[in-house]
Amino acid sequence: MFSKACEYAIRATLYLATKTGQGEKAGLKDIATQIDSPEAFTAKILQQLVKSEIVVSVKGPSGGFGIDADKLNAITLQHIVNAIDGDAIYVGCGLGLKVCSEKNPCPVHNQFKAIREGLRKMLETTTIDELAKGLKTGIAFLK
Amino acid sequence: MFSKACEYAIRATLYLATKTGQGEKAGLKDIATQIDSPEAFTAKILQQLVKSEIVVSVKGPSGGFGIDADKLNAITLQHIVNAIDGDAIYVGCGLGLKVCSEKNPCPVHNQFKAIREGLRKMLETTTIDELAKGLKTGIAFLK
DNA sequence: TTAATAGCGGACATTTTTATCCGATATTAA
DNA sequence: TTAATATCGGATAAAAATGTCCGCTATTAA
Repeated sequence: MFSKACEYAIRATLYLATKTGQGEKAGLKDIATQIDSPEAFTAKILQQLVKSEIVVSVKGPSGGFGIDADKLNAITLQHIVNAIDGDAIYVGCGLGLKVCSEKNPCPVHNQFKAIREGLRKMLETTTIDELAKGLKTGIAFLK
Repeated sequence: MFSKACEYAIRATLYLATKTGQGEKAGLKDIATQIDSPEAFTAKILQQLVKSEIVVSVKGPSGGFGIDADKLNAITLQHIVNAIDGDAIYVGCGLGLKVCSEKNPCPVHNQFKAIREGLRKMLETTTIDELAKGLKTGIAFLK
């Protein structure tokens, strides 16, 4: 469904969300260990999330990555997916046609529309704050 | 959503479906031109579809690819997707976790379940026969 | 001020996906 | 039987995604 990079991004953000109630930070090594991802690759992805202003970073000793407390309930899955994979998922034709629209639909256009719309709505309405709660209460797990 | 290979497979099968009412065949060159795909790559994909018994092939002059008339309304999108991409789409965790289930769900498990289920149902219930009708009547287009 | 720490950024390596090439094989028609 | 045609199958190549390495810079604490 998503790229590996995007999966790591969601996992990293969720982990940070559980750490970032009291302004705590998590270092790269810690994050990669906790979400079971390749460290160097995860660093690249975190940099993208920093540029997209989803997470913040602090250099030097006792530095690391974190999420601003006031942003916690504003960040949705859509923000993360869009930052890493762009809008490729719910834009463009399901059959890869360059021209495909309501006026000029591919054979599967209508079949895909409903699925896409459901996906879009889910990504836009699911906040990481909400998902992180499941982690904190031990209902869901990151590895 | 799907791999390029899978997109070509669906397009090729749909094109063949429009040609295969009266046992007509279409050659590789014709198919690649009509669905606007790379010829050699399309050949590989057609071979996979032959092995999966979705299309049939005949060698030699006046040979080509076709679909058995009695199979036309039995082939669903799911058959094609499964033949090319396997079951990766609606199997496995949305966050790429090795262990993720009802008992041990990842944070997005339930959010993804509904989307996946919708996709699965759509792929399983949509026949190429039905889609090909739209092509024949000029409602939908392959390029 | 200095040494240690941790993120930044660019180059490089690996793997997977996408795509091409070409000889071999089977089939048909003359 | 021969020549032309069209798929088959293996090797190879290009592109994209995934992943690594290493020196640089900023920051903190001693």
